[in-house]
Amino acid sequence: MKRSQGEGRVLLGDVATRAGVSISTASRALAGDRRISAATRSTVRAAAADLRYVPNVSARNLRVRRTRTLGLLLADLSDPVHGLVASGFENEAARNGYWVTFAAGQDDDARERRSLRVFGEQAADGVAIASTMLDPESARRLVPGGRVVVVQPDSPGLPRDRETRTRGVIRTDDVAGMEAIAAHLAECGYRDIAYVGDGVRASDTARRRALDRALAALGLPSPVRTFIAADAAWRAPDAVVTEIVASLPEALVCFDDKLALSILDGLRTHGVRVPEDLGVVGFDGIPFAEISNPRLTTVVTPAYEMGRRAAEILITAVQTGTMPESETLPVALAVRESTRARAPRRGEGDAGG
Amino acid sequence: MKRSQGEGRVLLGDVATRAGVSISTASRALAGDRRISAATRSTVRAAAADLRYVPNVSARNLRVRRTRTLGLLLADLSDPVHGLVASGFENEAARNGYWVTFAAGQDDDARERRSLRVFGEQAADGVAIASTMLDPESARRLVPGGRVVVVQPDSPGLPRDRETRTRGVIRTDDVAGMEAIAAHLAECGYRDIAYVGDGVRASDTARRRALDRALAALGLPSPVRTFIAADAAWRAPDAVVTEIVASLPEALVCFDDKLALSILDGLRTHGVRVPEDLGVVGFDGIPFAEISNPRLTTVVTPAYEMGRRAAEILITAVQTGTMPESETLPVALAVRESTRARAPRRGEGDAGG
DNA sequence: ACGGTCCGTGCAATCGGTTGCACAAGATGC
DNA sequence: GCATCTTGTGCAACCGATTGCACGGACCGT
Repeated sequence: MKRSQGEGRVLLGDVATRAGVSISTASRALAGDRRISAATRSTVRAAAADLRYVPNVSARNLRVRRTRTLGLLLADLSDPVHGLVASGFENEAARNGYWVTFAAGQDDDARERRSLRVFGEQAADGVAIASTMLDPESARRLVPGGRVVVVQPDSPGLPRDRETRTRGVIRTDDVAGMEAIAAHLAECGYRDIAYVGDGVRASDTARRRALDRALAALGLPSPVRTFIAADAAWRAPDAVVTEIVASLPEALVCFDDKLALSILDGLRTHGVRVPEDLGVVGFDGIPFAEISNPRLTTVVTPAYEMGRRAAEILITAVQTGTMPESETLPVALAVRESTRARAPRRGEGDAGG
Repeated sequence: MKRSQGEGRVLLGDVATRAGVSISTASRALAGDRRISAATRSTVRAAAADLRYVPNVSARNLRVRRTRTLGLLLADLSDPVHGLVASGFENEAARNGYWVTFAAGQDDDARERRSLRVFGEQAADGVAIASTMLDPESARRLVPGGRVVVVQPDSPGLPRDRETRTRGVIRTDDVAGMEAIAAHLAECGYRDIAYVGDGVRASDTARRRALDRALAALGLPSPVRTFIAADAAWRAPDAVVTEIVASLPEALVCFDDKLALSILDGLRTHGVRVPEDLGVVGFDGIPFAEISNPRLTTVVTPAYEMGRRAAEILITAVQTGTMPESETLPVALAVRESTRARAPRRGEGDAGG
């Protein structure tokens, strides 16, 4: 019979001794095995509680070859969208008794690879990658077992159609989002529409293309003029704002809310009024876009739900051994203050309120 | 000699066989043990690389009784401050070869306890708790080993002085922050100053008290009038805004930036101009506060650094077996647009722009 | 009373690494 | 030439749980 060596750590053997049963019975009692009588079970449970027994997960994992751990790799925890993804992921995992190990990829290819290897070592039962620069297939190859879900893949240069055929990818419906934006802008009477993005991420290109197509379908000028704002966290570089102000389009569609909000700030510095002088649209629907001044018209994407769903898929995959199809989650346009009907061309009533 | 059973998993035994050495030699070679000759070492390393050997961490952890895992428990990942704390924590941990397991407490006492137990099971080498409702001491008791760092403890009702004497607590210098705010407001000529908080968290009370004392020291009216805004994420309940507007103070100090920004939005709805009609001050210095309209005067706290430092302390504690003293990190006032000098009393030029 | 079920329990193997100790072989000292 | 030291390697115990298999006893039918 095993027994802890004087020190603080309580082992299963100690519980068994105290309950007057063998280690195996103790183990089964705690696991809720039906072969153990109710009486024995409660005795063991009581003993475990008395001793404050804490099972050693390393030992268990080693034996059962499962870890009940999910890995989450994302670019940056402090980003609002990723924060929501992480939040949804963690909640769903916790609800199912799984733990979450994190790594930040910092948009760095090498660092992302390293992190994935680490998840492999930990033998994470599944791994979710949010907004990675790696393409889904090669990411999958880095994880032993290959249970990988990719949320909003951002690898540049991967053909869209091949990517779409891959299993286990969760993305937002950017095409529908851009169609909604285009329709809204058209309805408002904007014709001279421009786009600003970071010029790097695949989703940047994808969103711009979707916008182009949507505008064309509505008979509006396209492809749109495009500005590139070097990624500068929360402050749009003044250069790009100056550029935008100089060529002042009627409406500006931004890659995401973060960029839109920072451009809103830049425009204010330049004395450009939104929406009077220029309509601005974001993408993502982060919380702050609801209370900015002006409140931002944007496409609300289900970031929390994407994280939650990623966890759900992985857990199902662990249990059934299958990886479900890719999914595209719906988005919704939220019309707010940063866009509004342009001065009417033929003297109808104004929509301003 | 061990050998993997046909399936994909490569074991240390396979590496050893391929390198023509024993398992122990292989293990030592990979670990960089100096007793192994350089030649053998590189042979083993090559074999491991060829076979894509991935060590099983559960097995290693079981044997060495260390996990190189740090737990991080915080209220909500999608909160900007916590996101930064998590980001700093993860980066520092990764830099030192540690992994981070994460749990969201959701400000729920029971859930926080459960999460801590989980960390205990995983035998996390250390645990950081950010903004917990638990008090540091009882949190420590829940974690076997007791290596716990608490970031900004928020347990209501714990005597401040006892808490301060506890080791392993990292907090921001809220007193200095409020002194800076008070000095700034006084300099601007504000006299009728109010405070709005959530009325729940300990740091809410602490900040209000600090403000009171700072104002008193400057000969300004105190204690301040206090408004309570029930926590509603990013939207201040209209009731409290109405209340504030009705009794319109000259300046309003908010518990944190999130609240300040949402109140800014509420005030705009009510037609109150900031800073012309009312000065507003936040606390935390989240990125948005820099680009809001008006840009928010606030106290910038080192959230990222707090997270980083927490990880650093834990890792040091693991290595040396000691838990360092508590620390208070410095803060800095950022004066921006939401406060400004009041209309002068003795007929000099007007500040209106 | 006896063989067959069924139920509850225990023995011992197992998961995959790490590491104390022993030992072999070559280098060195006298 | 023999003892001593150094260096490199291997054997086997160990970490702490889970679980296949076997076994003892209660209960049942005939």
